[in-house]
Amino acid sequence: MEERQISKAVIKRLPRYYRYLGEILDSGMERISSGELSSRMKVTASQIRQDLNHFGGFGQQGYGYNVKYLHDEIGKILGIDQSHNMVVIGGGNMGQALSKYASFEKNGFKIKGIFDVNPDLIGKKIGNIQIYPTSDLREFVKREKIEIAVLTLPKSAASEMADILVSCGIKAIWNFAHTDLNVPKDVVVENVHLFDSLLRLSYNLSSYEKE
Amino acid sequence: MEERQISKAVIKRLPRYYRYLGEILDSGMERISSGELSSRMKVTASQIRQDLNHFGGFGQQGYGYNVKYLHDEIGKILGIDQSHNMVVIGGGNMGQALSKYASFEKNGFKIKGIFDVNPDLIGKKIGNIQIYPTSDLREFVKREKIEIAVLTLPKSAASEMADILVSCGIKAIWNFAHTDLNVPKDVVVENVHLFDSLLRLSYNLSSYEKE
DNA sequence: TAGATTGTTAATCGATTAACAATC
DNA sequence: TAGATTGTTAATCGATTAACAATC
Repeated sequence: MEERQISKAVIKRLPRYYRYLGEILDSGMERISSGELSSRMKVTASQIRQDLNHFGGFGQQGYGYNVKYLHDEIGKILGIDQSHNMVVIGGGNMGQALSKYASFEKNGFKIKGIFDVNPDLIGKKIGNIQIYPTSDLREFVKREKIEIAVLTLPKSAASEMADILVSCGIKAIWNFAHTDLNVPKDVVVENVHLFDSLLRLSYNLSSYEKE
Repeated sequence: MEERQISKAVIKRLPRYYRYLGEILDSGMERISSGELSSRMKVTASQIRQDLNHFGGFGQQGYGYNVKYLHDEIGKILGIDQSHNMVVIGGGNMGQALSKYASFEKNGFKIKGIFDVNPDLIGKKIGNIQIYPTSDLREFVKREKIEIAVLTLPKSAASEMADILVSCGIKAIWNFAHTDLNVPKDVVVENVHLFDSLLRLSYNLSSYEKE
């Protein structure tokens, strides 16, 4: 059923299509052509059609795309039609901030618990999510059917924790730690690397200033 | 002085080089070859040499690269040798979490103030950073020589605020809002788009599961 | 000097764009 | 039917990798 190896570049663009289609849907539009979408998103119409056709023909000649249908289909491709259970590892600032994000839950990404080693944090609640001791992690992952771990530990602790997460049967790590992780290839890692992002901003800022 | 238009793909990799070189430097290594670095970073040696040579010859035939020198030079390219003043727009969870990140400050990215419209937040301090009313923004940006705004508002308020930031003379926006911004082309925007990242993770998770 | 490794040119590969026949 | 717009093939462009002469 799975179409053969879609390139990273295509995958990278899918969430953005999903986001724009969601907005267009909210605005009440029923259909849209690749040309119209291309001018809104500032990509070529050709690229949009190529990208979508990796997953099947969602449009209709002479008509374009039905916005709701296309939005739903891309949602399915992205796996947003199922719900996903998550834990947050690290009850610090970032861990707490992510735990309070309502929009994840709304889209089926459910944070079931927060884990930390700090005794001062254990037992506290962030919103309605409890902070547990890391020692409970293994059993919790199994019991609550956790697929995704959100890793918000400092660099020094992150690699070791990644190994533990893998051994607990975690299927994907959303990595906010400032380091790359080494995991078996059947475990998905999505890196955020905020500081890398800030450095790219800084580069662009500096190179403009030089002109 | 500015070398001509370096591709986005190269820029994207620079912070990662910087990060690895920092770690290698900390480990006490003095020199490294592109081959050794390539095996650590899992990219080709050829790519490393190509990338670096966009900015000049930092190595030496038969020797390799001096770790400290290369680290410093990439730091300069990324603009990390200068300090940058920032404000955080939005005193919510993400705004507060980012304000508490010590590593930004340590690398010359200084958060001078947080801005919010919520009267309950104004006057509070996050760490030692004060929350100010948005009405003070314009004057503050000028007085404190703010270059970078970290935008952590909800989608609905983000675009309007981006316009205000531009009109205040902000040079770069680090955008955490779940929407794309429209700004003049001399204003740098670096998008974080956490939800897009989570959707990519979800895609990879789902596509593995189907196999 | 001989060995190692860069800097750089050339070859390959993949991704984007253009073009157009198919078709609603 | 005529017009619009897709799906898809072909052409172009750019990025990655390979190769090797230059040189430390």
